[in-house]
Amino acid sequence: MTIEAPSRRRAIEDVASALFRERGYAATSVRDIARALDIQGPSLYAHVTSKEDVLWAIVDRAASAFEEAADRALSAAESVPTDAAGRLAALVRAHVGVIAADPELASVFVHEWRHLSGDRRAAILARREAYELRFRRLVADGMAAGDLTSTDPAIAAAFLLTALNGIAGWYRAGGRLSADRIADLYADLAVRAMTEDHR
Amino acid sequence: MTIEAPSRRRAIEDVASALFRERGYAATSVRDIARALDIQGPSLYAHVTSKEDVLWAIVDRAASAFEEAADRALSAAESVPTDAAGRLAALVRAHVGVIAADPELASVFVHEWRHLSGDRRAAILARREAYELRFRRLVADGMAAGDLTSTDPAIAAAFLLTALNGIAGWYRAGGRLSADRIADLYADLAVRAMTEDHR
DNA sequence: CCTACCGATCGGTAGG
DNA sequence: CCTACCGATCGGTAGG
Repeated sequence: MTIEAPSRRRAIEDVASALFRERGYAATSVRDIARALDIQGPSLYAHVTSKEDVLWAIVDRAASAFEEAADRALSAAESVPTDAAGRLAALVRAHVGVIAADPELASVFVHEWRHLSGDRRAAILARREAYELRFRRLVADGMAAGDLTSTDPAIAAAFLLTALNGIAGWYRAGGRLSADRIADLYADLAVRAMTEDHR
Repeated sequence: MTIEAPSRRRAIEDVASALFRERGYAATSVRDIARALDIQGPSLYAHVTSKEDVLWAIVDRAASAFEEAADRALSAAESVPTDAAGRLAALVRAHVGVIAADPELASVFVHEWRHLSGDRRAAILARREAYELRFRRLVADGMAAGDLTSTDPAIAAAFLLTALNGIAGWYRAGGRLSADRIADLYADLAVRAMTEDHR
């Protein structure tokens, strides 16, 4: 079947994600990736054009996953009028869901994008900033509406997003807590950090 | 004067911290470090025994700085009886203070310790876990005393600590917000995340 | 702190 | 997907 070629490419990216997460991009050699696939180093180049291409494919796919999950979460929250705390909880749950669905992919997105060069690096930096802006804007809007506690929106967004991204460093499927449970706990922590229930 | 040698060693570590933070340990060559000091690559070995030794010196010093700051903060909070929220705020401020005092050092501690090998890696991992345990215990004790909102202590500690460590990635002296201001904002976010003021 | 140099490994190409 | 191989660079040593 013709699903062979694309699935092979995907297998390379999966193996590379795991290695990049564990050792970092720079400390992972092309031969390391090949060895994990039981092929010779140069054979990898039948499927990819460069080591950085593999990193790009991973980072680009992860960025899209985060963007699409956030789109879905925020537009779902819009269809039923939701306050800022509810929108924040939805955004947090979406973000945690993407990490839990593929922690290797997410971890490489979070930590290894700096090893991209030129236009790709600039492009992914812009997308990271746009993504963080969603958090910042949600927080700023919620503050303006009186739904969220007044604080510095940029600081709050950085606080929340780095807390969430930390999950990519330790999450493993089949651990003590399910992905849903972790998402709930993180959503509660995030909402509490941004609200005060005086009264 | 005999302060020359130690200060040279420290200059190497400072330059290396900045490069390791910016590019990562594996992507920084010994010659990169030497170039930043305007000497030849092999000349570095008059002052250090290996590249990993430099990483170790940085990581070890950072770990001590975090440990000592936490010791001071928690024992100060003990001398005047303080509730869990107050102790958490003190611990957060101490942690943020260490990062702001030397963000390069802190960033290398947070991100590059994995490149240590053998006993050093094991030792620093144990110290990292002991440090995280302080957060977890503070949270668990505060929950038991009814001062903090009930949640999963391990998750809460991971949430808080990764949020704080994120500062090491972006903080720069002379930025929009002072270190004290950032410490205050983060302490507020952390305490709010762990408390509910119902009533 | 320098020059000269080492073996090992790197990402990647040629040519099947 | 393989073998044979490339130039470049790596961390580090010798010997001043």
